[in-house]
Amino acid sequence: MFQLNLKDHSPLYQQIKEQMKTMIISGALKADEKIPSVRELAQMLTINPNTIQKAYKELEQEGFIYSIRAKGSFVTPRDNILKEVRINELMTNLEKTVRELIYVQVPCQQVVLYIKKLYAEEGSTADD
Amino acid sequence: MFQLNLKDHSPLYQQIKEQMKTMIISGALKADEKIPSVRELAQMLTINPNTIQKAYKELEQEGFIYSIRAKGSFVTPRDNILKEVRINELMTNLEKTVRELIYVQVPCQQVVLYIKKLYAEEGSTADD
DNA sequence: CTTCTGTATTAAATATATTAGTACAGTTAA
DNA sequence: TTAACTGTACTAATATATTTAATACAGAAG
Repeated sequence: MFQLNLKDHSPLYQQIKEQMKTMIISGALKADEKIPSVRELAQMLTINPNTIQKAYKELEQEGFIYSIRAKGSFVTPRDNILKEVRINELMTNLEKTVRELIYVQVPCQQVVLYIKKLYAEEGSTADD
Repeated sequence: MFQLNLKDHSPLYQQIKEQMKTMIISGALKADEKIPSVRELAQMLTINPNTIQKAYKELEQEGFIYSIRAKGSFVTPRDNILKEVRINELMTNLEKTVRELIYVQVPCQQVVLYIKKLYAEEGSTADD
């Protein structure tokens, strides 16, 4: 389910966050689905529960999961996500990447076609 | 020229790297232009020269600047940059951002139009 | 020769990340 | 109720990363 790279210089809790986000976004984890408990996942990865807790805490702050005391942590349904702030962040990120793509002279068409391909692949819910 | 955010949790050398890259990509710094020396910039920002050195070292490894011993550090001309690896990184980054944009249901058209706008703004050298 | 440049190194100090252990409150099921 | 699970919080100790400090060397420029 999860793979940690101990050689990587990025913190473990960041790696956990990223992988959880990827699974949510890809649809591998569905709305309101229960994700492993802090202690469970810690045991699976043989790392400290506090590290998982830190990852979950930030995922919750960013709106990707929600936690219910004594019950568990669950995937936030897509429609419940507070989108506006996140969309702004994503667009800023997008701008930065595209400006550098322009700098290294990747043609506009190539970028646009790539994006359309991504939307075609799994964009069946947002293809307006 | 540079602004550091001491409150930010991102390392100073990262902030310097990011700002230098932004200035290069935006064209504020031109090809073969001399950038401030390690000691100069350290004095300007009232931080340690070693921190600047670390930023410059990575910028050089990533191909954005080149350094000549005893002369200074300079902006790598765009055409001399080893692009392939960097383009791969940028496309991976782009994919990740776009997949999340899809997840939060931003329509394809909006993304594409935004990118075309960016290319139109300053893409006069890569508008094929 | 003097002053500037990049580069390198070592040591100390600070900040961040991780582990370890413990505790509390609430849920679930036996 | 009891037992086992959940999230959450906290402190302390350790490990790693970052930053500062102080030097030093080699080459370029005036």
